[in-house]
Amino acid sequence: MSVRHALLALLNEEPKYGLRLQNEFEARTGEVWPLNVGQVYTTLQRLERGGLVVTDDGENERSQKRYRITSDGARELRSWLVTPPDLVAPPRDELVIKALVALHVPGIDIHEVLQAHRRHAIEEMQRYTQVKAAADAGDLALVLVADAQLFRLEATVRWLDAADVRLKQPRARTPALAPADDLESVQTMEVSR
Amino acid sequence: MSVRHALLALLNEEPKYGLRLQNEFEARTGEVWPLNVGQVYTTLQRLERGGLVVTDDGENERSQKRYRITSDGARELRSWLVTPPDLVAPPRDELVIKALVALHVPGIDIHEVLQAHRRHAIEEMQRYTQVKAAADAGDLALVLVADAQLFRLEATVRWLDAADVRLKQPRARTPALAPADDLESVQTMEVSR
DNA sequence: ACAGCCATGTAACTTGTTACATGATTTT
DNA sequence: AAAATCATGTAACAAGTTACATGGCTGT
Repeated sequence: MSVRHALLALLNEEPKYGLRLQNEFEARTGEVWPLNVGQVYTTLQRLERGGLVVTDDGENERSQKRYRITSDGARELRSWLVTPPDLVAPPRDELVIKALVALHVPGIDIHEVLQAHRRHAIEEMQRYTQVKAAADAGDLALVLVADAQLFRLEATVRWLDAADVRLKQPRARTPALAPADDLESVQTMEVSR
Repeated sequence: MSVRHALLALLNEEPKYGLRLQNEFEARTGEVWPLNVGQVYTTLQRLERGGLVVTDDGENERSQKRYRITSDGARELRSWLVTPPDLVAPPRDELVIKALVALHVPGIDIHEVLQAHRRHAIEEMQRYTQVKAAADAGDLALVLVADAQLFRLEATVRWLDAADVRLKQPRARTPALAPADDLESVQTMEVSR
């Protein structure tokens, strides 16, 4: 639901036409999260169908068609901004599912799978580090995007390492040491600010 | 594409029928990533259409219909297992997009938005810590799933904090201190193992 | 007989996604 | 005039998702 609401947010500033919305979206996240132009138009149609935007008939220059956010749209946008990701249906983590099922696929070595993904994650981290360095000058949005990717990838690598260790230990044994650090990390992180 | 391939992996062990696939999927990730039964059947139809599974006519007990993986399906499964997430089109991070657009929505305080999401992430971490403790005895799969969520949420919180700091600093200034720690984390983490 | 579970299935919908077609304007 | 760019749009599909319908079997 990201594209949908991102367009709503861009239209909340002022009425805009399709291509401009794509330009502005990509100006923020361009290299990292490109957005196909066609999707802008399909999404705008769907937003219009839902009554969250209307087409602005007045002042037609060229073939541009302006879209304007409605009060329903503005309400929806504000609600979306402060709504945390759904608790009951978190998105399935593809990497985790790969690891879980790889355990039972004959001819597949789970550790090789984990290592392959680890190598890839490290490569990606290096790439985003470069993206960040290149944007470091003034592009705040790109820095935030690159940061998010870096933090996420670091977590991925950590999980891969933890999984690797867990899966090397003889099964059916409860490791007495592993759980501690995670519990600790929850406790040591400032809970309120 | 997770559900699709997860079912393929379960069928790779032996031919199974629909409900059993749901049971086995949920046995691994149940509380965390529930799977609607209906989706099992729609997914199986789509897999059959693509020639990755076939229905096993023989030995009909009751109304059960067995699905068997094909050689194409097995090939697809193995390929999926070792394929890292796509480099050119990484999934858009909804939280990041919320933060980026919240910057320009009047009447919205970006720091309040970040804090709201931070509080929520901390709550979720506590929840998954409990899930993990409850499963700690023997359920390896659930422990791995909970771990993944914990690592991911920790990264989220760290990013929220970093973003909060970056957005408090006067704009158009390049902070000379912030980038260092991320670069360091890439370097200090073992690159090959 | 009836409640409840086992088991299958389908219609309908959403979001994301792309390949392709079309025309208008600007540049060379 | 040809090429490039601006701009809009559509048809078609994938994957996820759920609400609902149907029928068989089991235990009371």
